[in-house]
Amino acid sequence: MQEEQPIVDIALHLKNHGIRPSMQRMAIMEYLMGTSTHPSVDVIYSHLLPKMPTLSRTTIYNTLELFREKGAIRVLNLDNKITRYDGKTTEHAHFVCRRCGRIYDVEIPDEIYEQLNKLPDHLVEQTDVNYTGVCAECLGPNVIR
Amino acid sequence: MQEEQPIVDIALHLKNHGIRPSMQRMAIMEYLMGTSTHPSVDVIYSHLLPKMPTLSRTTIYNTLELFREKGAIRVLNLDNKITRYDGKTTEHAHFVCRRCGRIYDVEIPDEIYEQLNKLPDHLVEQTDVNYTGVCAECLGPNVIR
DNA sequence: GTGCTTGCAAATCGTTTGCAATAGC
DNA sequence: GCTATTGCAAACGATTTGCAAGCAC
Repeated sequence: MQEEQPIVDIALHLKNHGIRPSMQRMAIMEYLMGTSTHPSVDVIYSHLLPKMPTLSRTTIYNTLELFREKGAIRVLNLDNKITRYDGKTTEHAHFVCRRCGRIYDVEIPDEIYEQLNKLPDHLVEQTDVNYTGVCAECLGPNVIR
Repeated sequence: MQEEQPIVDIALHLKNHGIRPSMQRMAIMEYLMGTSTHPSVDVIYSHLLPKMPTLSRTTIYNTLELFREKGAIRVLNLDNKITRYDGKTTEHAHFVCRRCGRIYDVEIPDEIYEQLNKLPDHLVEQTDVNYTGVCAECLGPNVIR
Protein backbone atom coordinates (compact mmCIF):
# COMPACT_ATOMS: atom_id res chain seq x y z
CA MET A 1 0.00 0.00 0.00
CA GLN A 2 2.40 2.66 1.23
CA GLU A 3 5.47 2.56 -0.99
CA GLU A 4 8.66 2.32 1.05
CA GLN A 5 11.17 4.69 -0.54
CA PRO A 6 14.82 4.20 0.40
CA ILE A 7 15.93 7.17 2.48
CA VAL A 8 18.96 7.73 0.28
CA ASP A 9 16.76 8.37 -2.75
CA ILE A 10 14.77 10.97 -0.87
CA ALA A 11 17.97 12.76 0.18
CA LEU A 12 19.16 12.72 -3.42
CA HIS A 13 15.80 13.92 -4.63
CA LEU A 14 16.00 16.89 -2.28
CA LYS A 15 19.55 17.69 -3.31
CA ASN A 16 18.55 17.58 -6.95
CA HIS A 17 16.13 20.39 -6.16
CA GLY A 18 18.73 22.41 -4.29
CA ILE A 19 17.32 21.50 -0.88
CA ARG A 20 19.65 20.49 1.95
CA PRO A 21 18.30 17.30 3.47
CA SER A 22 17.36 17.05 7.13
CA MET A 23 15.41 14.44 9.06
CA GLN A 24 12.28 16.55 8.99
CA ARG A 25 12.57 17.46 5.33
CA MET A 26 13.18 13.87 4.30
CA ALA A 27 10.27 12.60 6.37
CA ILE A 28 7.90 15.16 4.86
CA MET A 29 9.06 14.53 1.30
CA GLU A 30 8.98 10.77 1.80
CA TYR A 31 5.39 11.00 2.96
CA LEU A 32 4.36 13.28 0.11
CA MET A 33 5.94 11.04 -2.50
CA GLY A 34 4.47 7.88 -1.03
CA THR A 35 0.87 8.99 -0.91
CA SER A 36 -1.62 10.19 -3.46
CA THR A 37 -4.04 11.64 -0.92
CA HIS A 38 -2.81 15.23 -1.32
CA PRO A 39 -2.50 15.77 2.43
CA SER A 40 -2.90 19.01 4.35
CA VAL A 41 -0.43 20.30 6.92
CA ASP A 42 -2.48 18.77 9.70
CA VAL A 43 -2.61 15.37 8.04
CA ILE A 44 1.14 15.44 7.46
CA TYR A 45 1.64 16.46 11.09
CA SER A 46 -0.59 13.70 12.48
CA HIS A 47 1.06 11.14 10.26
CA LEU A 48 4.63 11.99 11.21
CA LEU A 49 4.14 12.83 14.89
CA PRO A 50 4.29 9.21 16.18
CA LYS A 51 7.74 8.79 14.63
CA MET A 52 8.93 12.36 15.32
CA PRO A 53 7.37 13.47 18.59
CA THR A 54 9.14 16.84 18.62
CA LEU A 55 7.99 17.81 15.13
CA SER A 56 6.14 21.10 14.95
CA ARG A 57 3.60 22.44 12.52
CA THR A 58 5.82 25.47 11.97
CA THR A 59 8.53 23.25 10.57
CA ILE A 60 6.04 21.65 8.23
CA TYR A 61 4.90 25.07 7.00
CA ASN A 62 8.51 26.21 6.58
CA THR A 63 9.47 23.04 4.78
CA LEU A 64 6.52 23.01 2.41
CA GLU A 65 7.15 26.64 1.50
CA LEU A 66 10.79 25.76 0.79
CA PHE A 67 9.74 22.79 -1.32
CA ARG A 68 7.34 25.00 -3.26
CA GLU A 69 9.99 27.66 -3.93
CA LYS A 70 12.33 24.99 -5.24
CA GLY A 71 9.64 23.44 -7.41
CA ALA A 72 9.77 20.13 -5.57
CA ILE A 73 6.04 19.99 -4.83
CA ARG A 74 2.80 21.46 -6.09
CA VAL A 75 0.41 23.44 -3.92
CA LEU A 76 -3.27 22.78 -4.50
CA ASN A 77 -5.95 25.47 -4.29
CA LEU A 78 -9.03 23.29 -4.33
CA ASP A 79 -11.08 25.03 -1.71
CA ASN A 80 -10.36 28.20 0.16
CA LYS A 81 -10.10 26.49 3.51
CA ILE A 82 -7.31 23.99 3.56
CA THR A 83 -4.15 24.01 1.50
CA ARG A 84 -3.15 20.61 0.21
CA TYR A 85 0.19 19.46 -1.12
CA ASP A 86 1.18 17.16 -3.95
CA GLY A 87 4.53 15.40 -4.24
CA LYS A 88 3.88 14.63 -7.90
CA THR A 89 5.13 17.49 -10.03
CA THR A 90 4.41 16.11 -13.48
CA GLU A 91 1.47 17.69 -15.26
CA HIS A 92 -1.86 16.23 -14.19
CA ALA A 93 -5.31 17.40 -13.16
CA HIS A 94 -7.26 16.90 -9.92
CA PHE A 95 -10.74 15.63 -9.33
CA VAL A 96 -12.50 16.58 -6.09
CA CYS A 97 -15.35 14.25 -5.15
CA ARG A 98 -17.98 16.21 -3.26
CA ARG A 99 -19.44 12.98 -1.90
CA CYS A 100 -16.40 11.38 -0.26
CA GLY A 101 -14.14 14.43 -0.28
CA ARG A 102 -11.23 12.54 -1.79
CA ILE A 103 -8.99 14.11 -4.37
CA TYR A 104 -7.93 11.96 -7.29
CA ASP A 105 -5.19 12.51 -9.83
CA VAL A 106 -6.49 12.68 -13.37
CA GLU A 107 -4.20 12.24 -16.34
CA ILE A 108 -4.91 14.57 -19.23
CA PRO A 109 -3.45 14.06 -22.71
CA ASP A 110 -0.43 16.25 -23.43
CA GLU A 111 -2.09 17.70 -26.51
CA ILE A 112 -4.88 19.17 -24.38
CA TYR A 113 -2.32 20.88 -22.17
CA GLU A 114 -0.60 22.13 -25.31
CA GLN A 115 -3.86 23.60 -26.57
CA LEU A 116 -4.62 25.10 -23.17
CA ASN A 117 -1.20 26.71 -22.95
CA LYS A 118 -1.52 28.47 -26.31
CA LEU A 119 -2.54 31.78 -24.78
CA PRO A 120 -1.54 34.63 -27.12
CA ASP A 121 0.41 37.46 -25.48
CA HIS A 122 0.58 35.74 -22.10
CA LEU A 123 3.46 34.05 -20.36
CA VAL A 124 1.87 30.92 -18.94
CA GLU A 125 3.86 29.44 -16.08
CA GLN A 126 1.37 27.03 -14.61
CA THR A 127 -1.93 25.57 -15.72
CA ASP A 128 -4.24 24.04 -13.13
CA VAL A 129 -7.20 21.92 -14.13
CA ASN A 130 -9.54 21.08 -11.27
CA TYR A 131 -12.70 19.02 -11.57
CA THR A 132 -15.53 18.85 -9.08
CA GLY A 133 -18.15 16.14 -9.14
CA VAL A 134 -18.76 12.58 -7.96
CA CYS A 135 -16.09 9.92 -8.35
CA ALA A 136 -16.49 6.43 -9.81
CA GLU A 137 -16.46 4.77 -6.40
CA CYS A 138 -19.17 7.02 -5.00
CA LEU A 139 -21.32 6.56 -8.10
CA GLY A 140 -21.29 2.86 -7.25
CA PRO A 141 -20.79 -0.26 -9.40
CA ASN A 142 -24.39 -0.57 -10.58
CA VAL A 143 -25.04 2.91 -11.73
CA ILE A 144 -25.76 3.33 -15.40
CA ARG A 145 -23.79 6.30 -16.58
CA MET B 1 -16.36 51.84 -17.61
CA GLN B 2 -18.68 50.46 -14.97
CA GLU B 3 -21.79 49.17 -16.75
CA GLU B 4 -24.99 50.58 -15.23
CA GLN B 5 -27.47 47.74 -14.98
CA PRO B 6 -31.11 48.69 -14.51
CA ILE B 7 -32.18 47.63 -11.01
CA VAL B 8 -35.24 45.83 -12.35
CA ASP B 9 -33.04 43.50 -14.39
CA ILE B 10 -31.00 42.62 -11.34
CA ALA B 11 -34.14 41.82 -9.36
CA LEU B 12 -35.38 39.65 -12.21
CA HIS B 13 -32.00 37.97 -12.50
CA LEU B 14 -32.13 37.05 -8.81
CA LYS B 15 -35.70 35.77 -9.07
CA ASN B 16 -34.73 33.65 -12.05
CA HIS B 17 -32.26 31.94 -9.75
CA GLY B 18 -34.80 31.45 -6.98
CA ILE B 19 -33.37 34.24 -4.87
CA ARG B 20 -35.66 36.77 -3.19
CA PRO B 21 -34.36 40.23 -3.98
CA SER B 22 -33.40 42.67 -1.25
CA MET B 23 -31.50 45.93 -1.34
CA GLN B 24 -28.32 44.24 -0.16
CA ARG B 25 -28.62 41.28 -2.50
CA MET B 26 -29.29 43.50 -5.49
CA ALA B 27 -26.39 45.78 -4.68
CA ILE B 28 -23.99 42.84 -4.35
CA MET B 29 -25.20 41.16 -7.53
CA GLU B 30 -25.17 44.45 -9.42
CA TYR B 31 -21.57 45.00 -8.44
CA LEU B 32 -20.53 41.46 -9.31
CA MET B 33 -22.17 41.64 -12.72
CA GLY B 34 -20.72 45.04 -13.51
CA THR B 35 -17.10 44.26 -12.78
CA SER B 36 -14.60 41.76 -14.11
CA THR B 37 -12.15 42.18 -11.23
CA HIS B 38 -13.34 39.09 -9.33
CA PRO B 39 -13.60 40.95 -6.04
CA SER B 40 -13.13 39.56 -2.56
CA VAL B 41 -15.57 40.09 0.30
CA ASP B 42 -13.52 43.02 1.55
CA VAL B 43 -13.45 44.69 -1.85
CA ILE B 44 -17.22 44.26 -2.20
CA TYR B 45 -17.66 45.67 1.29
CA SER B 46 -15.49 48.73 0.69
CA HIS B 47 -17.18 49.39 -2.62
CA LEU B 48 -20.72 49.26 -1.28
CA LEU B 49 -20.19 50.85 2.13
CA PRO B 50 -20.41 54.50 0.93
CA LYS B 51 -23.87 53.86 -0.48
CA MET B 52 -24.97 51.44 2.25
CA PRO B 53 -23.37 52.56 5.51
CA THR B 54 -25.08 49.89 7.61
CA LEU B 55 -23.96 47.01 5.44
CA SER B 56 -22.04 44.30 7.26
CA ARG B 57 -19.51 41.78 6.12
CA THR B 58 -21.69 39.02 7.56
CA THR B 59 -24.45 39.90 5.15
CA ILE B 60 -22.02 39.75 2.27
CA TYR B 61 -20.82 36.33 3.37
CA ASN B 62 -24.42 35.14 3.78
CA THR B 63 -25.45 36.54 0.44
CA LEU B 64 -22.53 35.15 -1.52
CA GLU B 65 -23.11 31.71 -0.01
CA LEU B 66 -26.77 31.95 -1.04
CA PHE B 67 -25.78 33.02 -4.56
CA ARG B 68 -23.37 30.10 -4.78
CA GLU B 69 -26.00 27.58 -3.66
CA LYS B 70 -28.38 28.87 -6.28
CA GLY B 71 -25.74 28.81 -8.99
CA ALA B 72 -25.91 32.56 -9.55
CA ILE B 73 -22.16 33.14 -9.10
CA ARG B 74 -18.90 31.23 -9.26
CA VAL B 75 -16.47 30.99 -6.37
CA LEU B 76 -12.80 31.17 -7.30
CA ASN B 77 -10.10 29.15 -5.55
CA LEU B 78 -7.04 30.89 -6.92
CA ASP B 79 -4.97 31.13 -3.81
CA ASN B 80 -5.63 29.76 -0.37
CA LYS B 81 -5.83 33.16 1.24
CA ILE B 82 -8.67 35.14 -0.19
CA THR B 83 -11.85 33.88 -1.77
CA ARG B 84 -12.91 35.79 -4.86
CA TYR B 85 -16.27 35.85 -6.57
CA ASP B 86 -17.32 35.95 -10.20
CA GLY B 87 -20.70 37.14 -11.45
CA LYS B 88 -20.10 35.55 -14.84
CA THR B 89 -21.33 31.98 -14.78
CA THR B 90 -20.66 30.98 -18.36
CA GLU B 91 -17.71 28.65 -18.87
CA HIS B 92 -14.39 30.48 -18.95
CA ALA B 93 -10.93 30.20 -17.46
CA HIS B 94 -8.93 32.55 -15.22
CA PHE B 95 -5.45 33.92 -15.56
CA VAL B 96 -3.65 35.13 -12.43
CA CYS B 97 -0.82 37.57 -13.16
CA ARG B 98 1.84 37.14 -10.50
CA ARG B 99 3.29 40.55 -11.42
CA CYS B 100 0.24 42.83 -11.07
CA GLY B 101 -1.99 40.40 -9.18
CA ARG B 102 -4.92 40.97 -11.49
CA ILE B 103 -7.18 38.14 -12.53
CA TYR B 104 -8.28 38.07 -16.14
CA ASP B 105 -11.03 36.10 -17.78
CA VAL B 106 -9.77 33.81 -20.50
CA GLU B 107 -12.09 32.36 -23.11
CA ILE B 108 -11.38 28.76 -23.99
CA PRO B 109 -12.89 27.04 -27.04
CA ASP B 110 -15.91 24.89 -26.26
CA GLU B 111 -14.27 21.87 -27.84
CA ILE B 112 -11.46 21.98 -25.30
CA TYR B 113 -13.98 21.97 -22.46
CA GLU B 114 -15.72 19.07 -24.19
CA GLN B 115 -12.47 17.14 -24.34
CA LEU B 116 -11.68 18.00 -20.73
CA ASN B 117 -15.09 16.87 -19.52
CA LYS B 118 -14.81 13.42 -21.13
CA LEU B 119 -13.77 11.71 -17.90
CA PRO B 120 -14.80 8.05 -17.99
CA ASP B 121 -16.74 6.80 -14.94
CA HIS B 122 -16.87 10.23 -13.31
CA LEU B 123 -19.73 12.66 -12.94
CA VAL B 124 -18.12 16.00 -13.75
CA GLU B 125 -20.09 18.93 -12.37
CA GLN B 126 -17.58 21.72 -12.70
CA THR B 127 -14.28 22.18 -14.50
CA ASP B 128 -11.95 24.95 -13.39
CA VAL B 129 -9.00 26.02 -15.51
CA ASN B 130 -6.64 28.41 -13.77
CA TYR B 131 -3.51 29.87 -15.29
CA THR B 132 -0.65 31.51 -13.45
CA GLY B 133 1.97 33.63 -15.21
CA VAL B 134 2.55 37.15 -16.46
CA CYS B 135 -0.15 39.02 -18.36
CA ALA B 136 0.20 40.89 -21.66
CA GLU B 137 0.18 44.28 -19.96
CA CYS B 138 2.93 43.37 -17.52
CA LEU B 139 5.04 41.84 -20.29
CA GLY B 140 4.98 45.30 -21.89
CA PRO B 141 4.41 46.48 -25.45
CA ASN B 142 7.97 45.99 -26.68
CA VAL B 143 8.66 42.52 -25.47
CA ILE B 144 9.30 39.94 -28.15
CA ARG B 145 7.41 36.85 -27.23
C1' DG C 1 -47.34 37.35 13.73
C1' DT C 2 -44.31 34.37 11.54
C1' DG C 3 -40.44 33.49 9.01
C1' DC C 4 -36.77 35.49 6.45
C1' DT C 5 -33.00 38.84 6.47
C1' DT C 6 -29.61 41.68 8.45
C1' DG C 7 -25.68 42.78 11.24
C1' DC C 8 -23.07 43.21 15.63
C1' DA C 9 -19.79 40.84 18.53
C1' DA C 10 -17.35 36.94 19.69
C1' DA C 11 -15.33 32.66 18.41
C1' DT C 12 -12.85 29.71 15.27
C1' DC C 13 -9.01 27.97 12.90
C1' DG C 14 -5.50 27.65 9.31
C1' DT C 15 -1.47 30.14 8.76
C1' DT C 16 2.33 33.48 9.85
C1' DT C 17 5.68 35.74 12.73
C1' DG C 18 9.12 36.70 16.48
C1' DC C 19 12.47 34.76 18.60
C1' DA C 20 15.11 31.55 21.34
C1' DA C 21 17.05 26.77 21.39
C1' DT C 22 19.37 23.35 18.63
C1' DA C 23 21.99 21.01 15.04
C1' DG C 24 25.43 20.63 11.39
C1' DC C 25 29.53 21.93 9.08
C1' DG D 1 31.86 29.53 16.03
C1' DC D 2 28.79 30.52 12.55
C1' DT D 3 24.94 29.73 9.84
C1' DA D 4 20.88 27.14 8.85
C1' DT D 5 17.13 24.71 10.90
C1' DT D 6 13.75 23.76 14.21
C1' DG D 7 9.88 24.68 17.15
C1' DC D 8 7.35 27.07 20.90
C1' DA D 9 4.14 30.69 21.79
C1' DA D 10 1.79 34.54 20.36
C1' DA D 11 -0.29 37.15 16.68
C1' DC D 12 -2.95 37.50 12.56
C1' DG D 13 -6.79 37.57 9.54
C1' DA D 14 -10.39 35.59 6.74
C1' DT D 15 -14.43 33.31 7.73
C1' DT D 16 -18.12 31.38 10.76
C1' DT D 17 -21.35 31.31 14.49
C1' DG D 18 -24.73 32.86 18.07
C1' DC D 19 -28.12 35.63 18.59
C1' DA D 20 -30.92 39.74 18.79
C1' DA D 21 -33.07 43.42 16.08
C1' DG D 22 -35.47 44.63 11.79
C1' DC D 23 -38.21 43.73 7.72
C1' DA D 24 -41.81 41.74 4.57
C1' DC D 25 -45.70 39.31 3.39
